[in-house]
Amino acid sequence: MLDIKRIREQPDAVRDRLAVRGDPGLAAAIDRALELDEARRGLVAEVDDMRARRNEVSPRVGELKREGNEEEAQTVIREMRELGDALAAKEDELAGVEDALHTLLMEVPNTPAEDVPPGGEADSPVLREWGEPPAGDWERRPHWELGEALGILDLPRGARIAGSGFPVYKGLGARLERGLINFMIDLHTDRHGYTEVWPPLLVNAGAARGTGHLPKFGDDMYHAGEDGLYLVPTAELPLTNLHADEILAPDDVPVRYAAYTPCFRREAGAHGKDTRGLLRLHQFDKVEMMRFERPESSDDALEELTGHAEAVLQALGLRYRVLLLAGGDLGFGNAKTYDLEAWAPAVGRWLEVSSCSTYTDYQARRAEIRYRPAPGEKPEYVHTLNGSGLGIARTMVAILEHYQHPDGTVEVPEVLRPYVGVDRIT
RNA sequence: GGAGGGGUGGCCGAGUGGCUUAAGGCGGCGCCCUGCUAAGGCGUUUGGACCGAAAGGUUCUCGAGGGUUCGAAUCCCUCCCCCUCCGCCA
Repeated sequence: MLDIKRIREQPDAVRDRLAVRGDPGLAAAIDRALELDEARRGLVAEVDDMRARRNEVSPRVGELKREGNEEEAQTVIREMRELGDALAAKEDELAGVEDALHTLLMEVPNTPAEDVPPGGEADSPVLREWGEPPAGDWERRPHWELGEALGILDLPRGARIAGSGFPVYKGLGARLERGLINFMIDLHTDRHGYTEVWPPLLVNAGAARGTGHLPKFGDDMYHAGEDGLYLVPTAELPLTNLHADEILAPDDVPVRYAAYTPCFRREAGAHGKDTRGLLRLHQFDKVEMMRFERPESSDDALEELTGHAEAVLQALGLRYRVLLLAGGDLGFGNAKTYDLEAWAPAVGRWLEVSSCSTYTDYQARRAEIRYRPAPGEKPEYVHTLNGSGLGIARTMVAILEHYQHPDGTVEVPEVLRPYVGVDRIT
């Protein structure tokens, strides 16, 4: 969440940055937050004064009783009882205001970074492109057709078991999925300096609030209601909360984690176009990178993190482009996001295979993740960053469509061959 | 799932209603003493909120949340977590 002190001290700057998101309601939310904050501070002063009075006078009762002065003790008790009633009323009032302010702030998104342009999808600039479309002007088969023909993908049976959006990989398809996961994890841990983590796949509501998935986006997650748990839509939830309510020692920052997890997304209402094959799923695999950084190094860390995701695409030899997301497309907690899109030549589309973002201190404030800059100094909030490295399903799509041959076979990218065990899927 | 025992500061640990602004110890930091070191002495050491230019002041924080009381680490209720045993189980 946003820092109320920052809203108080620079309300116009906060409003201006939020305006980039294109939601006119946000300016009003800031105004409301300022009102609530002012009311809160007034009430805090009153409540503290009354508590100070009680702390000063109440111990007197004990002294009077020890002295045997029961009558005087009763007088003080009566006075304190009145004060206590008045205090309780003020405390309730204060709790109500604090609650309202907190609820409001939990629903205000992060402020976009200075270089994030306003507008929607069409306004997200393409920063760079890498690779070439595959050679040959024959007609490529879309991955779902090819996958079925090769016996490596079985969508109808997945639908029968769970529903549409729950794919079944078989034979070399399953092996390719597993190979991609292992290749990516190995690259990030061996070459990019991330520590591998194998986290829980269900998280509680507190963890979901910490990342910003609750309260606003509960409907996008699968919910195990009886136990109050949510199936992770991304490893971001468990990884970010790994250090919730902690103060990291000076030497412990930065922290880098990489994790493979399945991801579960309901995304109600997302049916319709662009959902064929593996393009949009309820369950897919992803390797995620996560970083806890000092504020002064978080900008550089975002560039580096994005480079680590690009390294996967380059190693796989897949054509891709990098977009800077415009304000209207930016995720709720994000200050800045680069999307990596791989080219899928058969469906003729760029597919988002990675989203690399900085949350600045937004998640850290919600999840209470701090660090001590130097021994003896006051704790500060870390900056959290995460990025896919990569989403496996759409990477699979790009591979099947990019590396297919006219005879219906698929060449295995060289770096994956040790993992898959064959050069070609036939 | 059942039974029992626990959760106190960076760590250990005392504390069953006021004299606790949480004893004592360990560790950390600072200073003193000592030609070095050891030992010793003194002080300091959770995090947040509010007021203040600052110095400083007030307040909250003993797993979490409610309650009782003039007053709660302490009494009551609910929940969470840890340990032991039993049951079930890959």
